[in-house]
Amino acid sequence: MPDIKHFDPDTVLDQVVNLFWQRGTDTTGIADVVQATGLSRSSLYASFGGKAQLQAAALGRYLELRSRPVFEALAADIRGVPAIAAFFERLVAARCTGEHARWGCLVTNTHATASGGLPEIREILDRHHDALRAAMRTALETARADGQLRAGLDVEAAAEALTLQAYAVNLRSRAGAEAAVLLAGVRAVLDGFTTTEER
Amino acid sequence: MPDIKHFDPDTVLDQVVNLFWQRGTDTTGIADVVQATGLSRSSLYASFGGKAQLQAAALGRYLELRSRPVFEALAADIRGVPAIAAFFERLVAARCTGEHARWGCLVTNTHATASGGLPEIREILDRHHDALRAAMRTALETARADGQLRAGLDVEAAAEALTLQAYAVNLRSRAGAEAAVLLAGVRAVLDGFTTTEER
DNA sequence: CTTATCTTGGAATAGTCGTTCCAAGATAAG
DNA sequence: CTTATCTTGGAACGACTATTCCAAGATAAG
Repeated sequence: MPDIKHFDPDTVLDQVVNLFWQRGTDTTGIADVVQATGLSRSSLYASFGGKAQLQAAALGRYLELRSRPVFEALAADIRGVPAIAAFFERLVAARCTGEHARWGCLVTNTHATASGGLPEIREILDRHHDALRAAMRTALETARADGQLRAGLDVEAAAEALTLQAYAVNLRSRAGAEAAVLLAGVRAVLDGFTTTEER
Repeated sequence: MPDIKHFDPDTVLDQVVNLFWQRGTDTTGIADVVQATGLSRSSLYASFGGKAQLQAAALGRYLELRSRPVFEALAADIRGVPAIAAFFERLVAARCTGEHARWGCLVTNTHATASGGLPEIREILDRHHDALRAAMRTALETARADGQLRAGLDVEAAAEALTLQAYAVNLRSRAGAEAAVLLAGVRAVLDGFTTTEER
C-alpha cells in the first residue's frame, strides 16, 4: 500500500560523498546537498537522519567504495615491495590527476576537522587506519618471505610508517604538492626497508 | 591626539591561534573569537580585517611562534640523526600530552579544510613545508658528513619523507593515535636511512 | 579644559545554518 | 476507483553566520 522511494539512496549517498570530499564536510551545507542531489529536505531527513548521521553514512560509504577495494588489492598482491610501490603510484596519480585531483582523501581530511572528534566518526577513522596498516603488513610479510626486506626490519612499525606516509600524501596533494615530490618521498621510505634497490 | 589601542594585538592573536588550533578555523565563529578575546567586534575588525585575514594572521603567527623555533632548533642541532629523532620525540610528546594534546598542528589541519584552497593561505602552507624540509635536509647533511647515513641515500627525498611523516603524526595524533605507535613508525623510517641502528 | 582623533561597546544588518512541519502527490493493494 | 500509507515539495522555524554602523568613551596634544 505504501509509496516507495523515488530515488536510489546509494546514488544519492555517492553524490553526498563527492560533495563532502571535494568541498569539506563542515563547510558544506544541507542546502548544497539538496541542490546537488536534487531531492528535497524532507526526503533527505527521512532517509538519513540529520547532518551528523549523513556525514557518518557518507564516510562509511567512502570507506567501503573507495578505500577498501584498494586495500584488498594491496593485500592480495603477491609481489611484495613492488605491490606497495604500485599502491603508492596509483595513490599519487589519483590524488594529483583525474576526476578527483586535489581533493585529498575524505577520511584523511576528516582527521583535521572538528567533527572528527565525535566518537561515531572517530571509530570509522580508526577502522580505516587499521585496515590500511593490516594491508601494508600483509604486503610486507609477503616481501619478507621473498627475501626483499632488510634484515631486522620491524614489519609492524614499517606498516605503520607506510600508512602514515599515505596520509601525508593525501594531505599534501590537496594543497597542490607535485606528484614527483610525493613519490620521491615515498620511495625513500620504501628503499630504506628493502635489501636491494629496485627500479 | 588620537586614542591608543586598549589591548595588545599579539596577545589577542595568540588567543585566536589557540581557538582556531583546537576547534578548527572554519567551525569557529567571530562570536567565539569575541568571547575568547574579550574585545568587541569593532576592535576586532579595525585591527585585523574580516575573518579570512584573521585566519591568515593567526596562521602566520603560529608559523613564527610555534613552528619556526622548532625548525631552527632542528637545523642547528649538530648531532645528525639523533637530532631528527629528538625532533620527533618532542613532536609526538607535544601532540599527545600536555596543554595542546590532541590539537594536532594548525598548519596541518588547514591543509584539509576548504579555506586551504585560498592562494593567501596556501602560500603559508608551502612556506611551512619548505621550512621543515630544509631543516630536515640540513640535519641529514650533518648526519651524512658524520657517516651516519646509508650509502646512496637521496637526502632530498629523505627530507621530504620525514617531513611527510611529521604531517601524518600531527594528523593521527588529533584522532587519538597512541604516542608509542607514532614513534615506532617514525623510527622505522629513520632506521631505514641510517647505516647502523642506534637506540 | 578644550579639542581633534582614534577606539570601543553594542545594536542592527542581511544572509545562511540545520531542522521541522504539513498539505499535496504518488504508490499499490483491495 | 477507493483507500491506506508512505514520500515529496516547499514554506517556515529559531539560531547562528560574518559584517557594518554609529553614538559614546578614551586618549593625548595644545
